Amino acid sequence: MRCVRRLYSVSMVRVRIAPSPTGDPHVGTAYIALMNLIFARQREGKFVLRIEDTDRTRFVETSERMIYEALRWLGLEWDEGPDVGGPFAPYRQSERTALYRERAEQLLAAGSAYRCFCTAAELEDMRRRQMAAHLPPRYDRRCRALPPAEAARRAAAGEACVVRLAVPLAGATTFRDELRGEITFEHANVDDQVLLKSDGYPTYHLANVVDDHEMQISDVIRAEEWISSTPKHVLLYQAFGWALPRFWHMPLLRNRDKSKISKRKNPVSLIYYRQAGFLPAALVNFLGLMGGGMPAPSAEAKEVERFTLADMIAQFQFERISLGGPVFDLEKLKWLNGVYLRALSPEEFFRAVRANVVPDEYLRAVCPLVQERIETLAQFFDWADFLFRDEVLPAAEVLIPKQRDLAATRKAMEALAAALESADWNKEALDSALRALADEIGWSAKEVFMLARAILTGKKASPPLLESLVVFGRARSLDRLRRCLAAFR
RNA sequence: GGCGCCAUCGUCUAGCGGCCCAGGACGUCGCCCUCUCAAGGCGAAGAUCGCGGGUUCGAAUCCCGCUGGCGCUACCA
Repeated sequence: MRCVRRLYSVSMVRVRIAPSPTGDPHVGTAYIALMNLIFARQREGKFVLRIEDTDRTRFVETSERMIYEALRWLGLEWDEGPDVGGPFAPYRQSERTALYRERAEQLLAAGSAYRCFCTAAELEDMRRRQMAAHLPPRYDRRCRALPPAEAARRAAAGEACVVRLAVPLAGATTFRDELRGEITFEHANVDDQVLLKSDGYPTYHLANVVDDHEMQISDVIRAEEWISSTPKHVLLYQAFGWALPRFWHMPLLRNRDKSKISKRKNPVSLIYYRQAGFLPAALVNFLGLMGGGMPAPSAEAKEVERFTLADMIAQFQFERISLGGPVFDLEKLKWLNGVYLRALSPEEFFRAVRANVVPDEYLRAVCPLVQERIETLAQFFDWADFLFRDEVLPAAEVLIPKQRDLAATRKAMEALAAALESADWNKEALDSALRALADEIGWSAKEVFMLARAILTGKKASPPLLESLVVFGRARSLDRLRRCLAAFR
């Protein structure tokens, strides 16, 4: 280990993307990955992929592999990571827990952290009381007064506890954000964050700092939402006596209403973009447009908005980034994608269509849903059309059940969205999710199934709903629901 | 509520003290091309540069205040 590290000079640029495997790969992850990749390539540095799987309650088994596939699909390749290895392996945080525990002990010994035995219920109660008194909800530090020896004894005796950061009671922490300049937080406004959870896993704050240091990350390029927790990270670096990386907080991608981009208001799954037929080069190009960064247009515009990853590596300037949160405008993405589609040769276009809209596996999954319903093969799309369309909209009389009105239907659709988001994507799970939903909103199962059918297929008669949903996929099904919601406002 | 960040057409942005009564792109509208629809070409509407104070001969550009938006405020990242 020691020898390996010496190979890297202190000045070498090393950046990382640190996604958490909690669901579909996110478009925001792609955006930050792109920025990190460009930064590394411009400086002959290394781009690291680290999996932050420290939240076992939100862990999704298939997520890690989907992250790899989605980023590779976009052409955003990393130099080091769990799947490709590297000199600082392991790159999966769940495999580094001993390291975090050791570091937490070190902080405890130095008095920079302390054990806290408060239960979830106590914390909940504390928060409620603070809110009621119009005070900022913060940990009141009651366990900070515990003698360390006693705390250690209770922990050793098996009492559940967490380790919290002992934020200085007075003073302030100032750090430099490379895009914004100096930012200061009074310590009075910084909470004694949990660093090590009672299940032994670290929180983001500890793991992130320890790993960034261990992996010799020189520049932390991450989303703006992290600015307010940066003082905690700086305090940790100082407690360990480590040098600080440079921080670059990128603007947050936004929904139409300017809020942080979210799945309820926008497709955010990279799976969706792939399945809906966006070309990776177009999506990467579009993400490159977010926040500026490319040189100013010259006389002839048009081509200045169209560029490749290589162009970005050659010309992107981080100093040019505009800090206002860019709205992720699907309309413009579609236009750009159209530009890329038209630029394809006939052969490339043919291949893209075959690979994306009628791949064998998809067709094979669709066929059984149709086979017993048709008399000639030409009727295939009479039944399967909805599985190949980008948009399908039911008429109002198809969508809204006989005994219900639009308002109730909209409510049901919202609930359906939530149910589809959290259900496992297989026939049995979807069946019980829909039936549970019916109970919850006081609709008959039949009404709920017909509602879902109308949204998915646009019709009252279709192949079986559950199988159709499974084949069509979560990302696109949710998109269809979202569009229906938007159309029946 | 507290703390922090941000602020140019509906949207993405150009602009970094005079060249700007603000340029380009998406979207919208109109015209042309055309068997249709796209694509393409041409054109139009669209921003008192959030508001108010300064600084300066001169401010979208610098400073301050206000307002607004957003983020964070978890044993989530």
